[in-house]
Amino acid sequence: MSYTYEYPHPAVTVDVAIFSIRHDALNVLLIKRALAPYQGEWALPGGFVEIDEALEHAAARELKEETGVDAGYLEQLYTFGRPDRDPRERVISVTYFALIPSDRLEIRAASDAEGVGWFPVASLPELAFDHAEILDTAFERLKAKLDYSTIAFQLMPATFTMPELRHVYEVITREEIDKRNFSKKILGLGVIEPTGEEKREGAHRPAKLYRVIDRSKVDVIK
Amino acid sequence: MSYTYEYPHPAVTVDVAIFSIRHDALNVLLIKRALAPYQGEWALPGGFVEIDEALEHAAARELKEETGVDAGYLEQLYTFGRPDRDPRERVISVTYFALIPSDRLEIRAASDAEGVGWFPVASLPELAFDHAEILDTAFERLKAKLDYSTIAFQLMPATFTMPELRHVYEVITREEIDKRNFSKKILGLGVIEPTGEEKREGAHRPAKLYRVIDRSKVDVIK
DNA sequence: TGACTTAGTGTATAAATTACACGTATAGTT
DNA sequence: AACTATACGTGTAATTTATACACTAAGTCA
Repeated sequence: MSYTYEYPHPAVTVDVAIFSIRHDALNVLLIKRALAPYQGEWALPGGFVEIDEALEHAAARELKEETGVDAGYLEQLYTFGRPDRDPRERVISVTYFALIPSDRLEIRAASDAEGVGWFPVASLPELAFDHAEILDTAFERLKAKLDYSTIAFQLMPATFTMPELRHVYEVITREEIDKRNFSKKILGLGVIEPTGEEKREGAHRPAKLYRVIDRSKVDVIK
Repeated sequence: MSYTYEYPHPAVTVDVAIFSIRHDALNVLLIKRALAPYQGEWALPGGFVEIDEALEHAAARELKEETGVDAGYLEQLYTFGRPDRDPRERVISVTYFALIPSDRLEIRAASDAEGVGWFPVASLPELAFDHAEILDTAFERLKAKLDYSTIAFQLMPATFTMPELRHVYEVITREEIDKRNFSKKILGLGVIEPTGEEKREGAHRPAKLYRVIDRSKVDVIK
C-alpha cells in the first residue's frame, strides 16, 4: 500500500525524554536502535505518529511499546525540524518531556529495540540524530520547572521523606540546599502531608514519611 | 507532480500569532482566508512548510508573504496536532509567537489573502480552525513572559518613554502599575538608557525618552 | 499668570529569602 | 547498659526584595 500527495510531506515523529531518579542520580531512558540509520546507537524512545493519532497519545504509546514504561507525567517539550536531522527523509519531531517516580521504572521486553536502559544524565553515551540537543532542552526544562512548579513530586514514590525529596532537588540542580529552608518552603506549598509513618534506614534518627495530598494538583506554583 | 510514501504522512504547517500595540491596545495580526476551508473567515497567518525549509524560516516566510510584516521577535510556541483540526487532511501545526514594535506594523499587499488586519485581542472575530486556542496559548505565553523576561521591549519603537512602556504592561496584564515601582524595576534591569531627548505631547511636562542599549540582549531575566 | 495635566522622584513598611546551630532518635559497638 | 556515630527535625535573626504611598516639576492653554 502507498500514499500519494500533490505536495511533498515530511514525516512526523514523537520522541520522549523521560527522567527518573535511580541510585541517587538523575537518569534518562534510552533505547538501542535496532535499525539503520544509527543502528546500534542509543536514542530517545520515539517513532512515527499514526495518521489519526493525537501527538501526546503517540508519545505515550511509543514510550510504552519501546520500553514498557508508562509515563507518569508527560508534557510537550519542543518541535525539532532541522531539514537534515534525519538522513532518510525530512522528519519533524514533536518531542515530549516525561517524569516517572523511582518506584515504577521497571523496563519490560520491547519489540523494536535491541536494548533499553536507564543512563545517568551525567554520563551519557553518544546519541543518534539530534537527540543530544533534545535531551539538553529537556534537562533545561526540568531545572527551570523545579523552581516554579511542583513537578519534582512526579519523581517521588508514593511515600517519601523530606531528605529524599531534598536530595532529588540537589541532584538536579547540583547545588546544596539548606535543610530547614527547604522543609519550610515545601511544607508551605501545602501539597504534601505526613503519613504518620517513619522510615528507619541506618544508624540514625528515622525520617518522617510524607505523601502528595492530591496527585492531580501537582502543577505550577501560584 | 505527485509524491508517494509507503506510510501516510501528515501535512505540516506553521502558524504565527504576532502581537503589537496599536492605539493603546494589544493587537494581533489576522488574515481573511481566500480559499476553503473556512473561506472568508479570519485566521492566523501561516501555511505549509517547504520540504527543505527550517520551521522558523517557514514561519517568518509565511508571515511576510501573507501580510508583508517582518517579525521582530519570533519564538516557537507549541505544536497543535489534534487529528481532526483540519477537515482536508491530517495537519500538524507548529505555531510561533511573534512581537513587532508599534512603529513597524505597516501591512503590505499580500498574495493569498483577501484581507489582512490588526485586531484588538479584546474584540476578536471568530477564527478558523483551532486558531482561537492557538491565540489563547500565545496570549498566555506573552503574559507569563512579561514577568520574567524583557520581551516587552520587543513591542516598543526605537525610542519610548517610561509612561509608554508602563502602558504596554498595563494593557497586557490589565492591571494598574505604580509609576515609581515600575520605573525602579525597569531601570534596575540595566537594559535601557536615556537618549537625552524628551517627548512633548500635550499640555503637561514632557517625558524622557529611552532606548534599549543592546537589542540582542533582550531576553530572560537573571 | 494662573489653571490644568501628566512626568518624575524617595522613603517607610511588609513580605520573602537566606543564613545559621543544637537537641533527638536510632543502630552498632563495647 | 552505656557509649558513639550518624543523620533527622526544628526556629529565629538578618538581609533582600517587593509594595505602598504623595508631592514637586514642566509643559500647554486660556
